[in-house]
Amino acid sequence: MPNGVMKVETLSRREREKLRQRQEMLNAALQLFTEKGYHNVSMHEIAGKAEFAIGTLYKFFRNKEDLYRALVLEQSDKLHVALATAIGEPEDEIEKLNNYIRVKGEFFRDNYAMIRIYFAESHGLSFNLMAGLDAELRERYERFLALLASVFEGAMKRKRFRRIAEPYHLAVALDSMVNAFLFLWLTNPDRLHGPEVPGAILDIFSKALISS
Amino acid sequence: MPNGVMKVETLSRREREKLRQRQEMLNAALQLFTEKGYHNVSMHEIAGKAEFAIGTLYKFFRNKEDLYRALVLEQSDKLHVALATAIGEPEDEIEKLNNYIRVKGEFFRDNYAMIRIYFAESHGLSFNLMAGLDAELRERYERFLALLASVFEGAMKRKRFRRIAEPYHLAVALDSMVNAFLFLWLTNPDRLHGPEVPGAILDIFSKALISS
Amino acid sequence: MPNGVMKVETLSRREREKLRQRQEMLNAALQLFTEKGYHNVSMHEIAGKAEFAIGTLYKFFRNKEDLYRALVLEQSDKLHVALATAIGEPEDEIEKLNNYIRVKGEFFRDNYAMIRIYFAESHGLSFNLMAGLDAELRERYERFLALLASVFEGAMKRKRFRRIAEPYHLAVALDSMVNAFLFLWLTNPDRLHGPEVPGAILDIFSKALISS
Amino acid sequence: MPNGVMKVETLSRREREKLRQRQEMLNAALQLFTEKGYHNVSMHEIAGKAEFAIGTLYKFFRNKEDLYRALVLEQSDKLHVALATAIGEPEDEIEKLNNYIRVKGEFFRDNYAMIRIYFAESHGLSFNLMAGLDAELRERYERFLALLASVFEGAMKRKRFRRIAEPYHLAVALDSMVNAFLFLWLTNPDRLHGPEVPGAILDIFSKALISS
DNA sequence: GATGAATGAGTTTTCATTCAT
DNA sequence: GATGAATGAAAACTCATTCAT
Repeated sequence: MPNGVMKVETLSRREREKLRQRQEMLNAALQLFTEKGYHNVSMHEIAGKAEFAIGTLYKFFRNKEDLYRALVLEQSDKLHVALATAIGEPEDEIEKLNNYIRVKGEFFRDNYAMIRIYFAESHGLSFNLMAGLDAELRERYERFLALLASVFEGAMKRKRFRRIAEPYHLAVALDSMVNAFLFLWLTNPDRLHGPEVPGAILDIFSKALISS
Repeated sequence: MPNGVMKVETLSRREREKLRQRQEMLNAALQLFTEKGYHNVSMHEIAGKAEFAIGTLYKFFRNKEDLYRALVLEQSDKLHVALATAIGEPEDEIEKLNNYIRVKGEFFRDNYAMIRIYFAESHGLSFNLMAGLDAELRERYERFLALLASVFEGAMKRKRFRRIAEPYHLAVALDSMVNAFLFLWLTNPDRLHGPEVPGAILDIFSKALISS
Repeated sequence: MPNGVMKVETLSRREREKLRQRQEMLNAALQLFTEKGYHNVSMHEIAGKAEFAIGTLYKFFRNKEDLYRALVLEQSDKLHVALATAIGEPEDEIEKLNNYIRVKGEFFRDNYAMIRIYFAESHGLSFNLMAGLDAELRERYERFLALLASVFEGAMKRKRFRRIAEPYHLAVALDSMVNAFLFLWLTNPDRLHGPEVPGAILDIFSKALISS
Repeated sequence: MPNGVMKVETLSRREREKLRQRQEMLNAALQLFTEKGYHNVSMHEIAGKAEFAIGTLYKFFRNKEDLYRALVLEQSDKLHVALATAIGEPEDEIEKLNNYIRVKGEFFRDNYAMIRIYFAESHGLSFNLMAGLDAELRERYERFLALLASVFEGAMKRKRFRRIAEPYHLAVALDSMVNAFLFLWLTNPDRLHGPEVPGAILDIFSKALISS
């Protein structure tokens, strides 16, 4: 069962309280990690910001690494659930892609802090901050790429798209472009306005995929 | 004087020796940083691996940050010089792009360790490991993007390419795709063979840019 | 709140315990500093001698400098409070001077270790061990000299003493002599017995100040 | 033979050159020690300021301690030779004392830098910066005190001074007062003008020693 | 004989983690 | 069950001293 996805009503008051505390700790940690980086944040600092004693923090997370893992994995799950939904809902493939870009953009906008951590980790850019974390994230990411590839595959089968490349490669290409454009938008808003992102990307892809 | 660009013959034996030592230190550091991450590598460890005393390491680099900076900036310069040459030489635009992808691929293959550090830093994924480093790298990267954009611009002016998007946006799109494919190739060689990379990418781009 | 001036009964057991620990650390530090000198004593050594972990030492004193400052300032305050009382209580001026010499002597005897540090610092002999420390001590010292000078001033106004020199200069002269004699007594007890000190000094001063 | 006191003409060119180099090193060291304190000056810094290689510095002084010793002892010798001469020349005792105060004042004025080091060391205020140094200096100092005491002794024998205290104690008293006044003059020139020093001190002493 | 590159022991300080209260 | 005082391993960095050139 994905972390933290559980019917809330079944939890006792005690358990709900615990979950809330855990969330507060994770929020404090997220904020500090994004501001200052994993190694420049101390457990004391996190406990202080979350307004718990250091011992209490250690009751919830075995050690600093454990806390970090939980943080990254939960956010990653949130993103991938959102993306899967975004892709699943519409009928038309172009509409699926459009939806996926929009939802990813919203997530980036709302979780910019987290996003940077996620990328550093999932794309192997993090100096192996945590052994194995990349692998777990990479796996989640690959599942998503497969889903995206299946969209291309479907559209090709139905002759909606030309088979100009492997579906998986197209998925890689599209996702990397979306990331690049979203980063561009978030870091250089004057270079690229948010609403332009889907159009700019889809222009390129549809010009290539749909014979005129 | 540009970093490391100097006629080797003009150096005294002493100077050449120094340069060699410096290189050994940087190599040891690079290997350790990539294996374990900046914060998980101690100066003692680097000195040990390079087989120098800790004091000697500090003769060459004022502090750990200085060492890291040197590492990243030198590699970044090497890459960008190579890319600029690759783009500059051919006449035909498709050939320029082809050349750029090939050279970048070679650099990735030969410097995989470094590449990961470079990306983390230049794409703002590094939690501000070093104040200002990202800015310096970002600037170098932007200069390169402008060069790449000028290739699209030129080809559009000459009607070789359709104006399906801003040249700068196309540069961003292309570069992000190249990175994604190269990472795919290096991390999942079974998913994508090296020689296929240029073709796969150029297929998409030329289908989109050149009206059939 | 003045340093260390607080009704002891108002402190909780916890607080009293803390104060005791702090004292133990300061005592260990004082002993080591006097034996080996500030720069020849490491924080580890102090922690070891006080039988605390190094981390605990740093809980009480932000850094080595902070520890040293506390040491010197606390003792200086103790001395000056004692001297001010000694001078304030008697009516007769000769009695005031007598009292001051006696009290200072007792303090020297009981805190010989500290005294040497105090002198080095307050008389500018410390090579600026700590920026500003001398200034702070010098200021306390000047306040004391002014008090001592006022004794001479008063006695002169009442014609008890001849005005053979500026009151402030007499204060300087007297205090330096007292220090010299006390050091002589403490380092060469065979040259000068403790009980002789006040007499020896007051002989000189009264012969000069009181016309026969 | 006291350090460095030797007929210069008897030295070969080589030897004279060496002595000059040695002096340059000591001068550089003196300046740095006084500015920053023994422990805050590195041997490299001294070598650098004196414009010699570090190895050359070590040819002249076995180690840092040795260099420091040489520095302090030479200066101490210079002072004591000057004082002995000042006391020896005049016939009259008051004139001797006057001369001694004047010469000591000139030395303080010209060597303020050194003076502070000398005091810290010779008065045991230096945290035993160097084991044994204080003893050596103390011995020189005691020789001087004996000389000064003999002046009082002589004058008492000749009934020029009243025997109000032990001659040795008077020597201690006078010297401590001279030091105090000279420090006052050098650190607070507005509190006490240089030329006033001898008068202020002798006023007190002659009032006490010479019956009116 | 002079040089200065190389050495590594030693210093201050931080912070993850434990455990008695 | 929560707390936070105490711990001590480990890190970055300095500098007196040596010795090959």
